[in-house]
Amino acid sequence: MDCVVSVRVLDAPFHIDRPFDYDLPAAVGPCPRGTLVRVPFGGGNRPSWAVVMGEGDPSTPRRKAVLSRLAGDYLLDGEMLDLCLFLSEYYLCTLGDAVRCVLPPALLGGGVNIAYTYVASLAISAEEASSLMEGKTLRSPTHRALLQALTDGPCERDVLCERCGATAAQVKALCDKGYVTLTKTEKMRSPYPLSVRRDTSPIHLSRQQLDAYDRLVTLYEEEAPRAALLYGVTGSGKTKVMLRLIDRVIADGKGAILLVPEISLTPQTVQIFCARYGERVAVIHSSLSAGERFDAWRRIERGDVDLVIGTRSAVFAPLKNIGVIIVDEEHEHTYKSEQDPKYHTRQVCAKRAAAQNALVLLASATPSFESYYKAQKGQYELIELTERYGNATLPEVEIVDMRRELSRGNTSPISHRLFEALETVEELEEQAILFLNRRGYNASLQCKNCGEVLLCPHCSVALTHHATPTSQLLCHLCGYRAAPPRACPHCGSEHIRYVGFGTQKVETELARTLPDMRLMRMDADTTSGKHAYDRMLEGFRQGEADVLLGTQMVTKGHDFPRVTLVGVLLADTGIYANDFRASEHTFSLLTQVIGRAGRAQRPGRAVIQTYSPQNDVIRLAQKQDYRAFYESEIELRQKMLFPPFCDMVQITLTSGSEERLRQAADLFAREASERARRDFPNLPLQMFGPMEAQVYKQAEQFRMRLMFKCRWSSDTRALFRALMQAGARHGGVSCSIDINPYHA
DNA sequence: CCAGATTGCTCG
DNA sequence: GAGCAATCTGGG
Repeated sequence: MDCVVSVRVLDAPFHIDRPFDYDLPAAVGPCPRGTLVRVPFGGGNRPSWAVVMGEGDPSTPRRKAVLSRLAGDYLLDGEMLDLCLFLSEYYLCTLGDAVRCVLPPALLGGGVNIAYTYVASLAISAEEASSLMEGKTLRSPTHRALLQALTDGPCERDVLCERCGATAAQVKALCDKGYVTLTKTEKMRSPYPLSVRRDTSPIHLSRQQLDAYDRLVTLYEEEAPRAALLYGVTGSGKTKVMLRLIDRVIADGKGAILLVPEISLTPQTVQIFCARYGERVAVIHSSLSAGERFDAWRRIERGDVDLVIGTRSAVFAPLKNIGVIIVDEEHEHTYKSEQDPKYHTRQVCAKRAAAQNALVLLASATPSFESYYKAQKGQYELIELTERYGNATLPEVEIVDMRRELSRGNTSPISHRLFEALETVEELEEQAILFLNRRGYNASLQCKNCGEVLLCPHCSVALTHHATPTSQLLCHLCGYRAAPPRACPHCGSEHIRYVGFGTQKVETELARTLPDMRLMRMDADTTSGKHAYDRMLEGFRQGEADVLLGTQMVTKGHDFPRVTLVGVLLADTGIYANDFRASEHTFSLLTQVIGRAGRAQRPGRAVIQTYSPQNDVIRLAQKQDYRAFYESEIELRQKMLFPPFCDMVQITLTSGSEERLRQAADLFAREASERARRDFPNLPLQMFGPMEAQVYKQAEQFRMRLMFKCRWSSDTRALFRALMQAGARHGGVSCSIDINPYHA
């Protein structure tokens, strides 16, 4: 008996993302809510994926029929479908974007299938086999060899064929004759070799760590959606507390998800967990192949996994009985998705925890303001670790005024103070890390005569100079390259100079001043290979170099027992950025990098170079005083009305045509204020812009921004939903929305 | 007046 | 987002 189902089509654009009714032929089979189906959609009846939402309305005219159902037994369960509905409602994306985000691309994308291994074993006794081989029934020498090999026991088909010089068809022939059985099992592609030595030794906690653990267990045992913020200084043993907690959760027969900012930044952490939980771990991250990702997902789905470790997308792991979700380094920006749905991982964690009565544990040495504010208000349980491991003290931090260096005639990026400190490191045969903030990292070309900086012809950013492999100018946004010109294209002057200093220049400078120190430079240029990153860090740990020079990459997650000095070459960059979070970012960055110094028995030391030595953020980072920094900054946020005291909504309009873009931006602004006044007169809403985006032009596309301060309530969402639906009707201009963007 | 480009509209 | 029909544009 045919019936009617209501479905949502996954590749429907935003303005027609609504339910559609289809006939469900009995031949397709039962399709409960959450089933993934193929349906004809649009004028051309293009087959599209859709998800069944429930029963449809039989009185709908002009219905088409469902074509088929996703092969296999998979459907989006109630939790996942509700999560998708939440994502599309809250972040204003299509349901299709949300569904595609929670499923591995291979499931709907086709192309990647389940891989199988076939295992042959004898279907007859060894005696029968040997009589067969002696008799005349089996004349093919290959067949005999195969039977012979199998008398030793079952063997994987491909291995067997290899050994006997046979083909799969020949094994199949024996199978058809009834001499051999073939069993089919799913083959899992795993990028992490399970050969890691198992280490399940007991974890010893200090008094303070034990207290933290006990409080977390109490929360966990409530079996209610709870959240805690574990605020612990660098080196206070947050990982050990997590390990104990996960041990406990797994002992209860439940599962855990551990989220990390970026897998390649934390190979040590991943290894510790893999060693402890062996094949019951699944690791998920961006550089998995589609097949590997799919297999990890399948293992979790089938219940073969207790612990999922991964980057933000791992929060969607189809784990059934979650006890705890941990977000390590919760302040990191990688937890905010840049694509639709532009979700924040913390929020998805909260949703999943609510659905499964799990505990969310956020951990950081420099918590985000959003989280610390919630902890202060009592929404999160605040748990602190204030002691460093093995009684190590925080490093002694010195601020160097680079203006004075300049006035004394030192134009080098290394101050006298830092130079002396490096010499001490050299004498004591210790190691140092030099950190160059990202924005100050590039060298660009400027004409001395007219002051013109050389820009990319397709984007509104400066071209940056790279010395290797050949001297060339590169655009970091669109990849444009060009040879450095001899004369200024603007005024024709030949006096062109390089401004800003990059890692390459510092490298040259150091090689000249400290010729006996071995230098390792780490930045986007030197870590392009897949494992180049791990290899370099491991090499540095093994003592292959004395100084590690690099960008943000050097600040994260690693223990280097021999590092006693950290130098921040220029702390100012970023402080004056037009972004309300600039101070917060600078503080946590400085704190993280300073924390790299002196983690073992040797006392650490840090030198911060800056042109604004009186700056409060730098002063508080020097004291490593998160509390004081938080108190002063939160007051400012309240006064100026910024998150966590409001929500920010960012609208970005993009077009290849500047006129259309500006028209659309003005129209959007007008519509926004009109509709707000007419439909929601009591909604607190402030509009800023339209203004040009920070990078106005990128790859020949122009971008305008509108920013709103509001409370992201259901009313506000209704208003913006209407605006987005109207905005989509303007040809040649695309419109995207970001709720609480990271850079605002 | 025609062909090709552009725009608008709908999708069960 | 894709297909299709209506509409526009420019050249003869």
